[in-house]
Amino acid sequence: MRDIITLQQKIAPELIELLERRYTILRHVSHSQPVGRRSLANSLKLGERIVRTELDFLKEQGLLESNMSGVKLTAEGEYLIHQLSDFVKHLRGIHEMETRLRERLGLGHVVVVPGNSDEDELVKKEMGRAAARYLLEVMRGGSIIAVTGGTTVGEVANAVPVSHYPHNVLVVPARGGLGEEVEIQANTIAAKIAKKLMASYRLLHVPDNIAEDAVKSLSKDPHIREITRTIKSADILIHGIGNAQELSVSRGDSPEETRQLIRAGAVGEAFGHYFARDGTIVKTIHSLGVRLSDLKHINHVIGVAGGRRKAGAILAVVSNRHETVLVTDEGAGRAILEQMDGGER
Amino acid sequence: MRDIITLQQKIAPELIELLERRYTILRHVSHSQPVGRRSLANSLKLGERIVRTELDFLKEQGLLESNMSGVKLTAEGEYLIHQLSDFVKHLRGIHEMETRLRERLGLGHVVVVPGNSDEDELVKKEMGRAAARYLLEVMRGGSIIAVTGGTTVGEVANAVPVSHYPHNVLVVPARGGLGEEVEIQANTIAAKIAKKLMASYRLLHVPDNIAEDAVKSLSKDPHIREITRTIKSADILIHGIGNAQELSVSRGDSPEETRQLIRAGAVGEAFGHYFARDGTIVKTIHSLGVRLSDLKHINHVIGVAGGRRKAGAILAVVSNRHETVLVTDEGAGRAILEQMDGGER
DNA sequence: ATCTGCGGGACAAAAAATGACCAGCCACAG
DNA sequence: CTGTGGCTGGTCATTTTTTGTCCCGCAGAT
Repeated sequence: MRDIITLQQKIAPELIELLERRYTILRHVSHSQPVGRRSLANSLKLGERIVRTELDFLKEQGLLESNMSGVKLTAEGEYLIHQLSDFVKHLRGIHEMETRLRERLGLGHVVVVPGNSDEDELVKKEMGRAAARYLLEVMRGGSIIAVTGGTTVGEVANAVPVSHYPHNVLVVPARGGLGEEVEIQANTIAAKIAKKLMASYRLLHVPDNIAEDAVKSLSKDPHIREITRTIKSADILIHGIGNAQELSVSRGDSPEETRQLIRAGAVGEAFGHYFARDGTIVKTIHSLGVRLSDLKHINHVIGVAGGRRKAGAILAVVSNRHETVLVTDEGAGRAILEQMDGGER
Repeated sequence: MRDIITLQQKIAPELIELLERRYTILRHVSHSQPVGRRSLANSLKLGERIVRTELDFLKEQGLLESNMSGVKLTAEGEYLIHQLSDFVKHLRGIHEMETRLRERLGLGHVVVVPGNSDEDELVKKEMGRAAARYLLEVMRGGSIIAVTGGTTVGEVANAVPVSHYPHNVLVVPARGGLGEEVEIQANTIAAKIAKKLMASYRLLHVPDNIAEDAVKSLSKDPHIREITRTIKSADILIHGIGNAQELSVSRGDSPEETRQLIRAGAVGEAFGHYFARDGTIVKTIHSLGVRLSDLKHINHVIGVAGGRRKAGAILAVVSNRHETVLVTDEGAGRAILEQMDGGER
């Protein structure tokens, strides 16, 4: 398998480019079907005409069909795209990358999707898909699933397939609310996942950036006590990973606070904890919800994050060794490996 | 493996064309290196310029290098061409064809090389290579190798690699001399193989088309008696397969004799025997050397022949069920399977 | 009714592939 | 020693393919 790919890359490199291009097109179509050639060309950053040529070809091959509202995958195309994605993973050596990451980071499982979410918005959706697939796999009857906020975890919610029969699980937000956008609140995401699974959910109506004494007074509320206890007994946690600086800003810290945090070595952030490059905790936001000490009771701690920009943050967070699963993308994965190699020398 | 090929054919069909074209070029170069682009273009029946473009590309990739006398394979190209040939076999479904032929003809082993020797002279060389490789594999110390004449078996001799240490084997002609061309006489071929292997050889100075009473008188010669006995104790036989009609003519039969032979059902010829479609013997040339009855004592009976034209002859000969190995080409293989399917209905 | 985004047609410009030469070089045969 | 033939590499006009752009009529949404 490996050799046949290197063989082809040696003897016909133009063609593998073509193949990847067509795969990208199929993938884009699959995500936003039905879609017109112009908007496709736009998001692919390719000329309209060239997209058109490829589209015609793919129609010819029976992988796409077009009606008046745009082009969409046929059943055959739907089937093919799965095979293709695996093949592209081979092409780019992503399977190798997954095992290297798994071994060097000491994780139980690593999924890397092709592409770089910094450059291509769809890659994030692809990560969401992968994470959702993994979630469905490990989820059991009676599971309690805790989720954080963030755009990436939001995509996980989008990717969870709508179920036509009820799942006996409970979805809860892992932490309180943060920022303004309702779409990426932990509460919203938890609810969305639960609805798709026809499962139940609880909400935690507490801001995440909250003063310590306020936490204490809130904890006395019996409602909040109960939901907090539920959250801490989760067996699955899906969380995003953020850059320390960006998260500090969006938490509303003053520039001085942020600077101090960074100076203290904070690189990554996850569920209210700031991590340094070596995985140690720099700062903890003492809000309600999941804390680091709870993680060891959670069977599946699933980190979802991608993009070259976030490589450092991801590396910091997973170095804490509480993660079991990482879902990321090619851009981040490559950068992480580079940083580890650089750091060793 | 199969699916990844169908996948590629679906998503990038031009890939396989390009790949085959480049493979053909490499193969041609490998056979007649060093070679110039013009003669290449000529034998490939492609424009000079297009050959040039491909050649430049292959040089770029480090598979070819050119000095003043022409272009030739680099070590890397040499290595790659083997992988490629296997890959092309997969592409054309030749591996499947081999097993189907093996099963339906009841043979021990079948090798099919890509192409059709009717159209491309090089395919014959390729068969020679394959047969030579097989020979080296089954040959043991003390082996006696009998070979017939013919251009195809001649290519086997050409393809046997020159050895730098002596092999303890004996090469003998399986039958007497036939026709004029010295290059394709059994004697010549036997000697050539032996020399390349640094082995010993014996010659049989007897014409193959000889009257029966002459055979008897010749048999009394002690020299000839001994070499004949040696030949009959061979454990490996490599023989060509010919069309009955063509062979009858080149044996010098009168038109009437030939017509009679064909009317009697003769289709194929091998080592002095004419075979009908169902494998039965139509006529035997009672010369000296290997006869059909000797074959059951020979471990490896290797038939080498290719080209669509010869499909019928090959089918007739191997239907006799004395063969153990068949080396042929894609054109003949396909035609044989077609004829068998046609004959069954 | 208007507006937007769709497929499909059309066409010129740009780029690439191709065919056809020529010059200079080297090896080899006579 | 010289002519001959085959080789590479350069060049250029021509053909073919690819690409960028615009327009049109249409269907569904607003």
